[in-house]
Amino acid sequence: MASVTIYDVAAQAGVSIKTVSRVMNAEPNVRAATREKVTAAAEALGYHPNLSARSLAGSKSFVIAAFVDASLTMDHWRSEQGADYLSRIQLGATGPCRELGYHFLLELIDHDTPRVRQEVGNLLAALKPDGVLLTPPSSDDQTVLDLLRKSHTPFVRLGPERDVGGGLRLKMDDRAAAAKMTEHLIGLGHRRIGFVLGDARYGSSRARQQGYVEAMAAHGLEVQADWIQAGDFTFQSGVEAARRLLSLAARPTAIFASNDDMALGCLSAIADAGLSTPEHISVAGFDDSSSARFSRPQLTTMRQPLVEMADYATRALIQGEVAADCDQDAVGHLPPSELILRKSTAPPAP
Amino acid sequence: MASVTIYDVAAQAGVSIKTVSRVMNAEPNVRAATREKVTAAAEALGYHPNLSARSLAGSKSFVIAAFVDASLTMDHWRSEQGADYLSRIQLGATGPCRELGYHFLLELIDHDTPRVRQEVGNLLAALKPDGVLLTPPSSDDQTVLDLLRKSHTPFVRLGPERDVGGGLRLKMDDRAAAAKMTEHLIGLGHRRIGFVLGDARYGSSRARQQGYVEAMAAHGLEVQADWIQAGDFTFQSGVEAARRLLSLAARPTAIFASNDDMALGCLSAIADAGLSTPEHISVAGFDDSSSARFSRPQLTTMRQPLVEMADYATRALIQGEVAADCDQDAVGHLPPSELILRKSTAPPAP
DNA sequence: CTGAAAGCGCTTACAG
DNA sequence: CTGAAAGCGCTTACAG
Repeated sequence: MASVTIYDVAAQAGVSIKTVSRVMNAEPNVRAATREKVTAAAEALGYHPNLSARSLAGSKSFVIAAFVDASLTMDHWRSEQGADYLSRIQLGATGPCRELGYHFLLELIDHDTPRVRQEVGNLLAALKPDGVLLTPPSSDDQTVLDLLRKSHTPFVRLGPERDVGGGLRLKMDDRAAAAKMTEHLIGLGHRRIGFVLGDARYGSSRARQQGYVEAMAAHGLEVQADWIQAGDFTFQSGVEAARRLLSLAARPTAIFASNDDMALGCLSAIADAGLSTPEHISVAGFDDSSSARFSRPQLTTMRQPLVEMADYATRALIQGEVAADCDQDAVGHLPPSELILRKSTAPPAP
Repeated sequence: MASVTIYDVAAQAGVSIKTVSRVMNAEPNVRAATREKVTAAAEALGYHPNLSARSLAGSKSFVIAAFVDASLTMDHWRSEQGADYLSRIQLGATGPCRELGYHFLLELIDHDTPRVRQEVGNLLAALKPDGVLLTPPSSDDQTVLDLLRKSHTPFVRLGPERDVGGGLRLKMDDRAAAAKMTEHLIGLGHRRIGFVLGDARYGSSRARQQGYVEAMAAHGLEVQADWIQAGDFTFQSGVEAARRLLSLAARPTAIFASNDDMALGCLSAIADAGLSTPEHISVAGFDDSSSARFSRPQLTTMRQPLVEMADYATRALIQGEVAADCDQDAVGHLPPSELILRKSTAPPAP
């Protein structure tokens, strides 16, 4: 059977298609009696508006798209590791979409290839999404940002590295989160706490260091210069930073690494030195990457409110709160990062 | 700037919009020179066809949708467990979609609620997908199957329980897979191999048992009646079946459970009995659920070719190989299930 | 090999 | 409060 259209409903209800349209879109200026007639006709006929027609005629597509990196995502899916980030974004975005009658479309983008421009240009023109969610590294891809602005598509950048480039930027409060973790260690009784810096090119590295320093100061604890060791977010840099920390005359009783990979490196260096975690030395990470749950010991770490971020972003996009030429930060609306207590932190040995 | 349309390209190339349409769709009957003029104009203008217009005017929507259970999926995403299945489906479906210019849409369905009919009816009418991928339990939901047939939407049922209901059915070869696992155990030197049945209401339970029995017979091994113990796919039923097996006069040296949950139950019962796996007794599971990787010891199990299944199904759908009124099985085209060797199986103690 | 006309199923902008 | 007309950007079916 051919599909039921707005004409069928109009005929059945004895009104014009415009009135049916009004009722279906819950627009005002329809008498209650008319509204009921139309609703009944639509129900009886099993009418559901065609999305393509709505999109083509109107100004909304009822589509929210998320751009994610193709090779990264496929690797995660294939290896069944690291897919947590995306799962949480999907969870956060799907909720508001279903609730508000939108469709959520996950699109894989080939960053760093010549075809990004073609690919993204095509997506934007073909889909005309009402809003786009950008995840790293899309959040900082200049080509993508340009295309988004040129097509006047509202967009939200999740965890952007750079503050330029426009869009609504949703980023965790690294400083507050690092302070919270530092306070956890202090609360456990640690006084000599080492810190492993992240890659200096990232703003989040500095923010995390700042949080550590401020929390220490807030508790009247002096930070010695050699407690802060350079790192670059890799496992190996964590190993090396930990070795330097372990060789200090007054060895720290705890190490706070700016991300989980480096924390895992610390764990490894500590074991190599014949010490154990958390008995001899506590280790804390940052990110709650999936490896953090399966290390030995399991890693105490900080977790971003990703579901809430995606939920907030999607709602803002759907409700038209993100102007196409928007250029601002939004952190205040988000819950703080969560301290995930696991086995790698404990009170210092007496 | 307003978007570039087919009219802009036609004007620039000095042809009619019909010719532009032909070129964009790679249709025949266009002179090479004309084709080039159009391509050049499209390129220069940055033209990308609008999906809604294509879908509305034509017979294809360029959308492939997958239906998954809403609460199940959201639980998996939230808990970050059990999401592997969906990740692999997404991986398998996304590949062909991107390759062939389609969009893959994941839609969450509220099975077992009164709103399924409304929800699915709306999805089908609004999206008019060119094909739908059904995952369990959608694969066996009568309401969904009815709606799909009524709307003449081609669909593939992944891992269906029942063979009635139409569609193209893609199911692993449980019998062959169980035989393969049994042969792995025999190859290790086991002769007394216990088997834990799954829920008898599922066809796969019988098929797995059959595979086990046949493999034993093929190697001249007699199966004693009390080696086969009932179970219902739950952890607890695995515990109980293992207890019965352990109390046998001539205890089996290996247990093959029809799914991972029951295998995990066996592991637990074996440990409770003061025995260890695989030293005293080997345990094999089935499914490669995510828990199988994190148990102690890690579980040897069988893994379905899910990525390949989704890839095959999506291609079949896109290439129009699945008629709307299709009603058939497709197993022959799939690679066999994979034996995942981990730590729970080893040669029997001498 | 190419094109003019009609129409897909809606919303927009306007009139009453 | 309701409706007639136009048009969104394409493909279909047909003509030449």
